[in-house]
Amino acid sequence: MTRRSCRRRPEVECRDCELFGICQVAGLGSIDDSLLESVVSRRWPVARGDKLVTPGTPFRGIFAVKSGAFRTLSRIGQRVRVTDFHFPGELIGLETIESGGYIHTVEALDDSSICELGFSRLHRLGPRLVQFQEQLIQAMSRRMRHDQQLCALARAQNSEQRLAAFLYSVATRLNPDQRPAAEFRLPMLREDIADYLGLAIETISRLLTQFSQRGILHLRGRNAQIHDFKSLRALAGLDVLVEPAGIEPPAEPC
Amino acid sequence: MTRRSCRRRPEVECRDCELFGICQVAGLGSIDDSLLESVVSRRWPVARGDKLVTPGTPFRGIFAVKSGAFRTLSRIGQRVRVTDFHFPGELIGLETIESGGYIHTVEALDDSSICELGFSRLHRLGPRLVQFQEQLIQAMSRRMRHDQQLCALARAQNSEQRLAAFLYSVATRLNPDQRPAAEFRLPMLREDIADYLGLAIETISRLLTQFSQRGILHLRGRNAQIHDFKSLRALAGLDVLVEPAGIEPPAEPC
DNA sequence: TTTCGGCATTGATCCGGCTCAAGGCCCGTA
DNA sequence: TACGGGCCTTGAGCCGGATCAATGCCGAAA
Repeated sequence: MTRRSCRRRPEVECRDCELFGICQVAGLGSIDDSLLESVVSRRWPVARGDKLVTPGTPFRGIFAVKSGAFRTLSRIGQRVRVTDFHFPGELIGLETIESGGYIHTVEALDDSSICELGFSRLHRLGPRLVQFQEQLIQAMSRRMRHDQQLCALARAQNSEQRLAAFLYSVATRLNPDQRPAAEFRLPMLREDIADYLGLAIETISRLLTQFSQRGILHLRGRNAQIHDFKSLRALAGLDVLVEPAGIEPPAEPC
Repeated sequence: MTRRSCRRRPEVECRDCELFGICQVAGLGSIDDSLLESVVSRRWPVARGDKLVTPGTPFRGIFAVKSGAFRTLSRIGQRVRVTDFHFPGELIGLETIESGGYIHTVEALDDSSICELGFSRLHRLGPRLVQFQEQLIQAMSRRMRHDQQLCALARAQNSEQRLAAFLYSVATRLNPDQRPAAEFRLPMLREDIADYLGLAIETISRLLTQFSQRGILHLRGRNAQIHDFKSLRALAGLDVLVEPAGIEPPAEPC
């Protein structure tokens, strides 16, 4: 075979996709399927290595990952770095709605498939536009909270905590039921992880063997098995005790 | 005087506030001012040290900073850290719209004032709701892009670049015209900066004196003067050359 | 004025993670 | 079966930034 095999990957169910609420508004599953079709382009394949958008690509709409995985590459100063990953069910392009054009590259890590929600066709929703916007606002808000958590973790912690948090996050996001999967396949290179976390690739490698020796997880190539969720959560600093949330007596307002 | 002085700080103009588009929709400046008043609570004072929200505060609406400054404290693992700052014109609470309750603390760094946009009263906007939501989506998208850039910088760079990027960002955000101010007052402690950037307070201090010696900027207490914007931008890795954006020939889709 | 407490600076030392360098593994190809 | 290349792992040494400790500065209160 001169080309790599193009095995089909399982696609995320519509109900596990962040576009679901949006699709519902547009008539998914109802008699009104034609309306949905006119707004959402469904299940479009993207080959591994293909770029979904590059700097300068005009904004036409947002994407939802149906299967596979993507990475976002951004220019930070003089270097290009991995700044994000996108897994099935997640939306791509939310940060570009306002500006009108992409400033980064989004590239498929595997053979993948996506849906596209065209913003120029939104007027076809007519009176349902309000509900659509509501759903979009919810999705954006959820995403902002998630990004903030990841960002804080990446910024704050040492290499061990960062990697543990990353692995826990990926295990969760790769699983349709939103609980961390015990076994999954890492779609990205060690280099991507290192770049994303701001660590050296050697550090990633050493930590992984160390985690393995401690019986927390096992990586054989890209296949990951998590053996001890509790320890992984603890390492990642995710086991949060209830905070008393000490409220001091407020000073008098001016 | 037994209490600290309560000098009035200049408030950001409505047209420089992220709520502006939203307020316009709600009738700002039109005959319809009563509609605006029924949705937006205007110019509410918050004393230095007061907490706007704490973990558990239910979501009622978003806030816009009119004057002063705020910091967000989040529990990351076992520690509480500074995860965000909010300056005049910026919105607070976008990441909480979806979840219904705050998980962090937002605290005034100075005597400040805010507007609140109550979400329970939005129905009063009637047919203008679509435009309101459009404005909100734009604001959220803008904010996501901004957050992603800050996050990437914080994650990726060494201490010098991080601090330079931070100072450049603050200088820009504290200036109503969105260009970096040559002279401004840092409203937060060195400790807050260190915490936010994931660095030690001593490192911040050393870098600041170093920047000063190099003639890039001068800090006397909290008063900052930037002398060399070009160098600061360069240090921060913000001088981006145009990227050829090499698009490889895409592999055949499956 | 002195004292005090909070914040900032500066110095000395140590360690986590980067860099450089050398293998090792696995898969695709001949 | 052997070869080659991409990717990953492991080791040795070094350096940036953390930590510990001491001092300096400044505004508030007595």
